[in-house]
Amino acid sequence: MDPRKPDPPALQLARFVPFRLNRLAVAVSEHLAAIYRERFGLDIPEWRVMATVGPERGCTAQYIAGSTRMHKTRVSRAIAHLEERGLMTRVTSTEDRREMELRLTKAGRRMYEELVPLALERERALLACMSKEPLSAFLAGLDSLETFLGLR
Amino acid sequence: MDPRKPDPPALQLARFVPFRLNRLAVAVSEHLAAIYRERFGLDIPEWRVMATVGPERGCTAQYIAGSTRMHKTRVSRAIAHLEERGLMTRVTSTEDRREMELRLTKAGRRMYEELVPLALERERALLACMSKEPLSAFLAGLDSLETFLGLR
DNA sequence: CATATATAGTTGCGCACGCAACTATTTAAC
DNA sequence: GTTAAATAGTTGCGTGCGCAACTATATATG
Repeated sequence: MDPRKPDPPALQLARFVPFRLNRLAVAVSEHLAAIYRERFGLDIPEWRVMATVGPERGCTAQYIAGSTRMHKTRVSRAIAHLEERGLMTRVTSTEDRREMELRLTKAGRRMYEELVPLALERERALLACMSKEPLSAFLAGLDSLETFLGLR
Repeated sequence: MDPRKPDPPALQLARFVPFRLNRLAVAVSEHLAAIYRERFGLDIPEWRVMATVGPERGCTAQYIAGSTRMHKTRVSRAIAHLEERGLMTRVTSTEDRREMELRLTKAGRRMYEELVPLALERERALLACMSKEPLSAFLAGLDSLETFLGLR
């Protein structure tokens, strides 16, 4: 026993669910971000933008901000980087000239097609630490919390 | 149907567990941080330091960094703020003069005693969106993931 | 049609963060 | 005992973030 280890306090951070969720999310993000960053030179906002726009249809920055819950400035900057790198195009909408229609370029789609299977495989590997039924139960809990917090 | 809503891509971010965990953690943190910030003027690193040191024994910055998984510079700055505000003392250890023994001051303990019940109540309110058994199952999944990622 | 209000997106600014480098101290090697 | 390596903690610096303010466009009101 480390003599400097404090007595169990009234609140143990390691048992406190908000803290645990945050720590878990950081660990999982870092695990994934390694792919985005090292192999594709993307950061998390950029990856989210690409994943949201997807391979097919155009969408707006507003839509991305809403569905990822990122701040609109973060979305704006991520889009700017992706456009500079030639991965995405930004075209003023003819219907509403305040909006920009976003699409992946050919290069962007190539990256997307390569990236998505890797991301899904990492998710699969992570969740493989649970067998089928506990996993379903865990995901159900996730659903409940998201609904409770109005995240969907 | 919003005509600008993109087709379901190969990967739907809203179903991607790493993204969901991150979004959930942010939402829960913001929910809690409102107490820390508005009522006590603490940010999250400061709160974690206070919660880890706890009301009784001294501990070191190193210990806090290890158990909260915060970067040591983040811990260092949080401690500096808490000391400036008179909530915590920092005394060079006699055994190892590189280390600092950290303790809450009387004012720090008062704040801690007031803050902890509020934090636990918020946790309870959050988890009350599930009944007993689903909650156990969810927490078991959390355990599995933490173990898998070496978080404990 | 004119004015007010709302919305899409960008930008300036201050701030918190992590990295790398640093100081001070302790421990290990010979 | 001296030198080298390791550890505790702090600080300078570059970066990414959110807020608030801004531009530009669209919509609602009279």
